Amino acid sequence: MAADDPSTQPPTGPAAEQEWLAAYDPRAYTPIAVTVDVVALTLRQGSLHVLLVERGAPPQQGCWALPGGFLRAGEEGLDEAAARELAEETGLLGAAEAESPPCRLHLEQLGTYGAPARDPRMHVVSVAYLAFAPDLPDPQAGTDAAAAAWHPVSDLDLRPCGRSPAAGVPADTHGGGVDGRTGPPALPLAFDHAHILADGLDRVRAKLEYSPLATAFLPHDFTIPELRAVYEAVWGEKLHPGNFHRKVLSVPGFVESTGTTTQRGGARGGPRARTYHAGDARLLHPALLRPTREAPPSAVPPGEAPQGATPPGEAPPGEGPSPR
Amino acid sequence: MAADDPSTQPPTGPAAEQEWLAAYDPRAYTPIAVTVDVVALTLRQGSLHVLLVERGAPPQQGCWALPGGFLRAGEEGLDEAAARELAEETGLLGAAEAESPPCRLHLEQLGTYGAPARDPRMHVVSVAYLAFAPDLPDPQAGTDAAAAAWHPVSDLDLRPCGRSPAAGVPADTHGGGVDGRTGPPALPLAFDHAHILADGLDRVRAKLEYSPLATAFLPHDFTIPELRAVYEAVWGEKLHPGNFHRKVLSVPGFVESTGTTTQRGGARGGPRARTYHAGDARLLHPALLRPTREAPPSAVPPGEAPQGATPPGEAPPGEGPSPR
DNA sequence: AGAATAGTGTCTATGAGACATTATTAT
DNA sequence: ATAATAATGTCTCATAGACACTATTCT
Repeated sequence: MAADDPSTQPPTGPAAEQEWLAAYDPRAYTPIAVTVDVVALTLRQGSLHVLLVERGAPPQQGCWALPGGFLRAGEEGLDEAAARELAEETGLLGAAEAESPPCRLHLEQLGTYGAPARDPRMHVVSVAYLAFAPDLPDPQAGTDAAAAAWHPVSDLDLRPCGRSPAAGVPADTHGGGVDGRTGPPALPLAFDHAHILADGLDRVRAKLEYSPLATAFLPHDFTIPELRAVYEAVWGEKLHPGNFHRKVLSVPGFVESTGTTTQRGGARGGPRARTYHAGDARLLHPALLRPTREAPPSAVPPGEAPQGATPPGEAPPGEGPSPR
Repeated sequence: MAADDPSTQPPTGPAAEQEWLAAYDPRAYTPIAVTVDVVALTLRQGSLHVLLVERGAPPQQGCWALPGGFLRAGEEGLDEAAARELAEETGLLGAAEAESPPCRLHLEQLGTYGAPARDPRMHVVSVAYLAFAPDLPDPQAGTDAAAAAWHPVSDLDLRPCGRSPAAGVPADTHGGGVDGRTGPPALPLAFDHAHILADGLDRVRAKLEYSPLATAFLPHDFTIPELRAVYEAVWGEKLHPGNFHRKVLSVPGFVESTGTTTQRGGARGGPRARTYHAGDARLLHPALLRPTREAPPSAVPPGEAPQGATPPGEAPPGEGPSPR
């Protein structure tokens, strides 16, 4: 009954007895492994990339997987473990530890996955985290990561895991990629990691609407067109430059002017853009709504709402518990 | 490195070696307990209540805690475990199992809490779930629950856990209670359960905005004023009856008319209300925005956004991974 | 009768989106 | 010179919210 309580109540039933025994000698009970996996996202050449490591051992050998590892019992919390794993793979945590307020690396809990059969060897409960980072160098071999690399999310196949693509979206335009590479058509992901990644992508797309987290994909100073490129890459659709510009500046606390501009204009011409840095707002108000792709119903007579008008399969906005 | 992988890689460092050993004989490694806790919310007499169980044993004895228990290794997933625990405490799962489409009990993952010291005895990782239910009878003693009861959330003290109340809200109006009872001023919650509960309340308040989940607090058929009462109780503020009515009917798929009305009018007069049931929309579009309590900045000149205008500490919309 | 409530109508301020326009810069 | 782009302005439509009003029902 009581949560977090492995040892107190006398057994009152078969299940309770099991728990009671397990509490007094946890090693005698069927063990559960707790791991932490990280969906680390960044922007490269205008398209969304995810950090993956290649599995070199039997179960799912050759498949790519999310970086992750075991929670160190009694030594660290979940957030710490996620940050540690990410640092081991990419060596990018120094930034996160050093400058907290100008938050260089965003890390938040995504969800926990604990189906008994998700790992063939034993029951593994994985706490998934979501990380946003500005463009980073390729993960250097020689660290803990044997083979880690950034992959365009558009190269991955997220569908076979029982997740239908967003309604109306052809599902191959996700990355909105600049490069039309068609090398590996669908990179297989290990275990249920495709499912986790899909949840992470849903989360990012939703969060851009009402949080200033798009700035986490950019360096400290950035321009409005660069910020727009983040939205376009994550949402996979073009945005109106003029309206986006005005909208961003109208949201209090989203960006703050640095008073300077870029040194050069756009690559193909145009004036130099002013630079900004992230403001102190933690929530966008009003939100930057994603362009609606449902045909505008144009004055639905109230009282008889047409069913099915709401796009199914779309992900609601999401966030885990506040990182404490 | 590889996630969910307790057994494959040869050790390449101290941490990796630990993991490797643990994989080949998990019982030799420091164990971690995995539990599932449920924040079960319902509406009683117009105010929000949460299901709590009283701890009868040493650690935190006498404190109230969220219902929960151990994940059965190899036997069940997290969602199943949460549903099972809730059923053991309240006996209300029959409904959820029986009628899935007219979904009588909403259950979703809230977040996972795994600080090493959150339980004094061992490292316990708790996966928290959030449940919404229509008014239920008091949990019957005789089940697994020794002492379980519904408590008004306004009776609980959620603050000492490092969580600041929503900006501008006096923090004692949370329940929006009908009863101005001031009996137990602040019921202490065990472990970090106050923190979990606070996260759950943030989540519910946010979800009512863009999801039709308010209907999960009501019986199958309900009236618009009853639906409004849910919003008022969860948000802790009065809503404009007329505008709310029109707004609800204008959102496609939120509610569908049953064609009938209530048998009696309001308790203090008024015509009989029409009845509705939940529509098939899973997302409210456009959303039912929570009334803004920030002083309307009244035409902020763009380009120099006033910092701090965005209410801090407010919870963003949130949802866990899609229940699979 | 009096009071409270369900439901609808109307008006206004605001924001989103569609263009249009000007100024600036790379090629 | 030409083309592309940053940034701003203007216009229209939809929605949120304030308020008023009618009809219905309980005490």
